[in-house]
Amino acid sequence: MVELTELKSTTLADGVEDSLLTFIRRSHLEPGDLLPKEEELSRQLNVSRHIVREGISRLKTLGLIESRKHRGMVLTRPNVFAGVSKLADAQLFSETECREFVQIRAYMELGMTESIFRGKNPENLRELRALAGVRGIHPTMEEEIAFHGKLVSIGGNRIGGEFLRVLTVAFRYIFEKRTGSDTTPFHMDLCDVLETGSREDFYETMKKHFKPYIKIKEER
Amino acid sequence: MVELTELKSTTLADGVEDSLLTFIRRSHLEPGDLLPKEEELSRQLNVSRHIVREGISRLKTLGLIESRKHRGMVLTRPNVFAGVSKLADAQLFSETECREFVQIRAYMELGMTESIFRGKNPENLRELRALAGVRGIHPTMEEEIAFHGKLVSIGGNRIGGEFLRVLTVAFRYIFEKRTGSDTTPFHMDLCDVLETGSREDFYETMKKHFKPYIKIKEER
DNA sequence: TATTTTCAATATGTTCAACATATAAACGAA
DNA sequence: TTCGTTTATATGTTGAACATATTGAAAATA
Repeated sequence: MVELTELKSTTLADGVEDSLLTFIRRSHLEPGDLLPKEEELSRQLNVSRHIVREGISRLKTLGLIESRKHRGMVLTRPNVFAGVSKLADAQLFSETECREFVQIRAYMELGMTESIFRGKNPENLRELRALAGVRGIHPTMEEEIAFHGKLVSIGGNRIGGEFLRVLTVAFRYIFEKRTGSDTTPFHMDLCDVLETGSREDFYETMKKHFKPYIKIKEER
Repeated sequence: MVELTELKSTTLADGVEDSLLTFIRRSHLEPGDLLPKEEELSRQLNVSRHIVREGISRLKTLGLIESRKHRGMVLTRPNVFAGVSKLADAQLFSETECREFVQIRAYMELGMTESIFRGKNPENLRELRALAGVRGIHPTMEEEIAFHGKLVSIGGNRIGGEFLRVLTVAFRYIFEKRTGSDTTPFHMDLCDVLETGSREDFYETMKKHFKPYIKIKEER
């Protein structure tokens, strides 16, 4: 039995969205450049201005363009996780899903530990320490982002840092009700091990650090 | 010196987008439920139908609703990564960014190895083997998704599976020009080690498996 | 009665015409 | 030169109207 995929009648706005995306790609527009004006697009695509606006509006949600009122639409550096961020802000994820997101974030960093260890040097270790805060005091969200962002950047993955920041902000309330025990290492402890310990030590310490987020209720 | 954040004059459509998001949250609508009709929203929000349509249109892009032509707008299970997916399809990421995405995906699974090891049992090991393909033959994209999706699901993270699927599809061309050496373990090798090896063995094998994706040119 | 046809009501998709207004550039006065 | 003033421009917004696929009820048929 062959499954039939439901055919979704696309609207003109869908077409405009696609068309604009490929246009942006092919035209090699850089962030900061202006898009053609609505009327122009309307004429070229042969649809009404409203439809064009609908398409443009969607690219806004994707974090691909910004509109400078009465000036024009400028291309921005694509905000990769704009969508996830919005959905999270609107709290449209279940408790479990939120925890899974935070888990993914922890897994990512954990998987990255070796790259981080490989990427360390006296300079970035010093910078990292400056962001580590004080042993015994739980970091604020900003400190959390700053420290782990630096950590990921030492690992050499820029998008990873963005991912981390978005998830931390989006699911901040999960970080706030964290339930670390007294043995959960603090940021300063991570610095110490990264500086003086072995690769394996660092991995183990990171594992302990993330334990509160990785543990998840085994239900469902 | 205090930094001033640029004030972005929000449009009515921005407001509608927000308003709809909070409405959906508060109304406890389930996937499959219909949204109020445009005219109704237009009246309640006191904006023209065009603006309402613009807002709704954006939620479409976020993968939060689908429009059944002439019937109404139905809520769908939020497609978390709809945005990333679209941007990737339009090839709006640089080569480096693409590789970083693939790297993140690898890091995630690598960080997950212990959870996977903990979650294994005879049944899911059997299922995993069924998806592993043949030693010596590189898997197709579908096989790659199926196998690693299963792996992640053993680790117990549903969103992670979705993330994996989206990234694999979005950056399929990176997988296609992969450059694994002869010593890169195949899926079947991973099954073997997961079944009979130790936790550390499994981790090391996973690391080798992902090596082609984790190596990144150290330029920039 | 059961089944098919027809038809009107409905909600989305689309267009046209118009006005409001912030911005930038051109202009003119001090 | 510098500071207001004007003006053209492009976006933001509205209203009315029409097109059309879907649905469900009424009517016609067997």
